[in-house]
Amino acid sequence: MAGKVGNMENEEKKPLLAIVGPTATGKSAVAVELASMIGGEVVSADSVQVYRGLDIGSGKISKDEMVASDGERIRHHLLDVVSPTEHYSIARYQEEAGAAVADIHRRGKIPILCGGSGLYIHSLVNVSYRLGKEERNTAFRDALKGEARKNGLQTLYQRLQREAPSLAAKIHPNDERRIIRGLEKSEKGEKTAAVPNWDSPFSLAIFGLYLPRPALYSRIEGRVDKMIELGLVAEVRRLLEEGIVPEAQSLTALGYKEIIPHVRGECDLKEAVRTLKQNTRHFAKRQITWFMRDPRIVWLQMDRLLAAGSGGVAEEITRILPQYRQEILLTQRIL
RNA sequence: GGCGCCAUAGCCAAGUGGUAAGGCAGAGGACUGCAAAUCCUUUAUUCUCCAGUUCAAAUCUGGAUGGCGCCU
Repeated sequence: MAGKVGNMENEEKKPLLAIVGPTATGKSAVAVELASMIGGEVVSADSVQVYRGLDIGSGKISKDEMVASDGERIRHHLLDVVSPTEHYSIARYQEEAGAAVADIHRRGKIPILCGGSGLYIHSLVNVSYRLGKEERNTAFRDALKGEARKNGLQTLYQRLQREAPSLAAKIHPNDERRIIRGLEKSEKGEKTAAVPNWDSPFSLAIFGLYLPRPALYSRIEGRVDKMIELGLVAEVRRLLEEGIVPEAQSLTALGYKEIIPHVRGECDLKEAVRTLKQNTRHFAKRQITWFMRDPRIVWLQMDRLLAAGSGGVAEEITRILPQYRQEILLTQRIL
């Protein structure tokens, strides 16, 4: 009986595809082509593209690029959903992207999650990430930050060790942000960490776009140069003129925090571009580490496929999809 | 041509007789409510080369080579 229920659940799982990978591998274009081939809509999984007005620096897809090669315009969700003055969070993302996915399913289409924010993807795609409704407590965090500055971080860490040892055990004593979050959790009575697993509420297929490091790095450089050409500096200047403070969450993003000093005349453009490229390489590295951990991801060799264009990549995905979906179901049982 | 200064990792360097700091870059990793954020690990059997002094030399001496500066 129990087994039967489990099976039924599996039958009922709705499909969800995801295109992931480090920045500058061409995810957006692949997602658009794939969407038009299988009747999908794109759900962005990007922590910066949610912001209105952060277009060039975030690498946001343009209206023109949303049109597939067969002429179909692909609908995109979770772009431009907040003002750059606001604070966005994974909890909000989980709620809003979850609603978008449900809406797409309701209309009989297939959601294609596309983006490079690994945590956002996990929050949507893994059952163990269900987050409740909880406001972040800025005052509490600020108080702890002040305390850390005054008495040293160790004091906070020791407090966490006392209050929630199993949480503390997973956090490095230098990681202020996580120590504070740990104390915040502990305050709410959450004394133990969630056990991570790869179970998904969806019938899931995740594709990772892979490029060898040298090729990836040269694409990153090209991409940054392109952003400058498209007017990234003017975009940053405009945001600052609109009164967005440089400390805003939106402007601490890659592409903004590096250009701000140049806009303020604190460094020349060359210098700004150099650090932006470097920071982007570091970021790509972190993304790779993050995604490599996920055993469900099927990696596509982009250097080989790119010769055929993003359409070629999308075709490859549709070709291997049927076989892969079964593998996914198996993997879920094993883990 | 003469005199002076310098030579340590891919880069910036500390070290002035006792067995090669640190930072950046590079590489690897972590990550469950800021994630394009935050954090961790790691990199010179050897100090331009050769000879000498010494129990012991990146450190002292002589020479070679290269660089920089000044003078003719």
